[in-house]
This record gives sequence, structure tokens and C-alpha cells, in this order.
Amino acid sequence: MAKKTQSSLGRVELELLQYIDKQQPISVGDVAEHWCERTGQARTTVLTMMERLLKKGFLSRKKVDGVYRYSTKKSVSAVISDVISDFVHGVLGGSIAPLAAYLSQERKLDPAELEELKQMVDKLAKKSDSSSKGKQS
Amino acid sequence: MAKKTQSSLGRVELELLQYIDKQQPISVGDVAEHWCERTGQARTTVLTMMERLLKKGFLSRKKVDGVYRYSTKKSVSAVISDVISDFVHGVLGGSIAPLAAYLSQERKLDPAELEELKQMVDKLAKKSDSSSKGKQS
DNA sequence: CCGATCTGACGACAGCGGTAGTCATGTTAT
DNA sequence: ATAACATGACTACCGCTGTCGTCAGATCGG
Repeated sequence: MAKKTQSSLGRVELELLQYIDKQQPISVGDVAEHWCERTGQARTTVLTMMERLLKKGFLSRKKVDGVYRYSTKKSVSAVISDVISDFVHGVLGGSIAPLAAYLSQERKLDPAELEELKQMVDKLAKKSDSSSKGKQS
Repeated sequence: MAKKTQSSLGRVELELLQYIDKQQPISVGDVAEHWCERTGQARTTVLTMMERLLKKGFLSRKKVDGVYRYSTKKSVSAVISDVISDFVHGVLGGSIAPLAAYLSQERKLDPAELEELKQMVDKLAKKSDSSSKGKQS
């Protein structure tokens, strides 16, 4: 019970989704051509994943010139948020404390990332402060 | 191709590991008795998982009174850190930005957790500040 | 001593994700 | 039209995780 919400996106699937997001709308052929060159995967592998992504509702497609053009159906950021949420709730039990612990021991944290963190906390502070309905970003 | 480091812990396995951590050293029988009551799983399910956890090196055991007593081999927090690291690097591509985005939209964040976050960032700031071998200008 | 239990080693099976081959079609160039 | 190539629907296979069942051996109560 309380299994994965429903997303169920694998590592590679997510990666592929992000790639497609940046190139959409794109045909399987194009994805295969460039993506596979980097990953060394077979064309059919990409095709299969795209079909699964389509079936799972992360992609939509329309036939153009006899070839399907795929586009992301949801914003990738939203999907990633879902994945993270799934992870935080499913694996970490909903607490962000482990996240803090993890980050705290990561000595090789880029200053840039630290900065990101700071800004994030700042934002969060503001939000929880005026938790009414702030609208930033 | 840069697969999962090697940890490979499933949701339930991690949960179980945490449970064991709090009761260690504990016998399969005891785990089964209490854990299964909550989860509805069969005794053998727990047993199997514990065996796998043992084989994976997350647990150790010693026979006492003819019954094995299991203990965690690594600190659970370390394991969780590993899991998170795996997640961040494998799924999020190593960037914590998505984490920030996620947290930023999580409206129901406990003030306590926010506080935790703040302190974490503070700690991080200090660490990255001094970790530069004394010459951070 | 015998049967009821408890324990634990194995084996089994299903679902999912990653990977890929096959095949039928469709399109295109000759 | 025919061969070559592109496309995509299917199927297959493997490893991992979650779930159990079966069995053999150790133990305990009569």
C-alpha cells in the first residue's frame, strides 16, 4: 500500500523525457539519431521508452508527414517535482531531515549549489512567513 | 554506463532497515511479529528481505540461543545519505536545483523543517567557507 | 518418542525498467 | 514495380524488488 503514487518513471525515462522536452516536438528518428549516439543505445530502445512514456501519459504525439512528433504532455519540472515528491514521501517518509543530513555531509558541494540552497531557504522562509498566498516565481 | 552506484535498496528494504536499526539486535521472529502486523506481510517476506539485506551488506547477524540476531552494519543515516546521493546524482543529474524547486512549491512545510533547513544551510556555508584550506579570502 | 512449532535456506512468481530484436508497413529512389 | 530504408507495434529477456510458499532441521511439550 502507499506504493509509488503513479508516476513510476525510471532514471533513463526521465532523462529521455527531459531531452525530448528540449527538442519537442521531435520524431523518434531524430531522438534516436542524437540521443543514441551519446548513450550507445539502440534505436528500438528509445522507441520503446517513448512508447511507454506515451502510454504513461508523459508524452503526446501527432503524426506529421507520416511520422509521429512527440511532445511532453506535462511540464518536465512538474514531473520532476512529482518524482522528488514520490521519493521524499515514499523513501524518506515525508521528512526532509534526511535531505539536510545528506547535504550537510556532502563536502564537495559547489558554491553555486550552496547559493542555490540559500536562495531556496530564503524563498521558503518568505513563503512560510506569509503563507497566505504569496506568488513568487 | 554509470548505473546505480551499488547500493540498490528498495523502498521497503530501506523501511525495514530503519525498523531493524531501532530494535537491533533483533531476531527475524521479532521483526516479523511486530512489523508484519502493521504491514500485513508474511513472515517469509520479511525473512527474505532480511536475507537480501544481509547479502547486500547492510545487516550483520550472530546466532544467539540458536536464533540469529540481526544488527545494522552501517549507520542508517549513512545508508540514507547514500540513497539520496544515488537519487540526486542518478535521477536529478547531480543538481540540487530541482530539489529547491520542489521544496519551494511544497506549501505544507513544517516551520520546524524550515528551521532545520536554515541551520543546514548555515552549516554548509560555514563548511564550504573553511574547507578551502584556510585561504578563502 | 512424536507431533506441533519455530527458524531459516531456497525457490518461485509477478511487475517494472532497461535494452533490443523482429516484422509488417510505408515511403522513396531507381 | 522492386529493392532499400524508415517507422513503429510487438515481443522477449534480464535483473531487481516485493511477496510468498515449501521444506528441512532444531526445539519444545506431552
